[in-house]
Amino acid sequence: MEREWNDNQPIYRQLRDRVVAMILDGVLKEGDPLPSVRNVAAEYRVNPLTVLKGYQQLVAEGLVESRRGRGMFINAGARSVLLQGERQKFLGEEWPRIQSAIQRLGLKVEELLNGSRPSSTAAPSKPAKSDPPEEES
Amino acid sequence: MEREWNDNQPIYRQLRDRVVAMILDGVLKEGDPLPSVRNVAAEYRVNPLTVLKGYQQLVAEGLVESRRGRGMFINAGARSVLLQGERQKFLGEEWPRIQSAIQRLGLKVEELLNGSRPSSTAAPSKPAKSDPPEEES
DNA sequence: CAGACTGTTATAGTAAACTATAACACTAGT
DNA sequence: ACTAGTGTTATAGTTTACTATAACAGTCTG
Repeated sequence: MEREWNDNQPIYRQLRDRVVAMILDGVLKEGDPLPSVRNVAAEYRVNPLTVLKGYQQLVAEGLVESRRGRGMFINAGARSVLLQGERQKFLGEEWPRIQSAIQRLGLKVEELLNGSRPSSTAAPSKPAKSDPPEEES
Repeated sequence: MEREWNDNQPIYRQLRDRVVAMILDGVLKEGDPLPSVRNVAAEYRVNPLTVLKGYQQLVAEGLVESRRGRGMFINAGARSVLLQGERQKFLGEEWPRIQSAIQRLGLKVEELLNGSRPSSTAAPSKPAKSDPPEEES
């Protein structure tokens, strides 16, 4: 299991993202309880407050309900709300940047999407001008 | 021009990434001077120290040489080194996560390839199991 | 009630990122 | 030499993320 925090994102946000992924993947279904704050904290060797903060993101998004003394539970409709929201965020904010990066690196989007491994020896020796960034003296 | 720092990344790293992008795009060629620390700081309304920190990342990577009193200059071979290194980083670290996200969101290859607006009404009602994250009580 | 589990709040400390202000060091043009 | 442009360092303060430790507040089971 992933006990590491590879990214450059704060842990509490990665935690939030993992729960979101679990909901989307159907590992956590609506009505299910989230693993308890203390358990997660112990399991991932992280401060309970950090876990709580991640969870409360989800509460703020309306995906999860917190019942004191009982636990935190996934709301009805969470998955579809998520599916729509995360899609929009991905297509609107992330994908454009990803596409730029791919092009900049001389990689083919189609190859990547089709899962074919690039040989990584074919490098464009000429820059592919497309969207010249700004610069000023 | 982009004067904003949309991301969740530290500014100095975004700064570094922008310069890298400019090198890859051929906007900045080998031997060229980088825009001066003070100018960038003023232009982007950011602290000179932050700019310097971003630039020094590039020095540490061997992409840029700093000459006191003159400026900072892009090293010979910077672009090809970059092309290889950034590719590896992208394919090894970023793309796998991106792929997971795409699959999780049930996005179609065509939607991604065309800049077309997703109709957002076709949502997979059944989770696409693939790589079940861990959970424990 | 007692005990064991939930979420939550309080207090306090560390580290990283960023900021403001200022000075130092070096190069080039006049 | 003077000046204006480079990079660089020093000092110090703010904010955010994370941590440790502890206590408070509910729920449920025995």
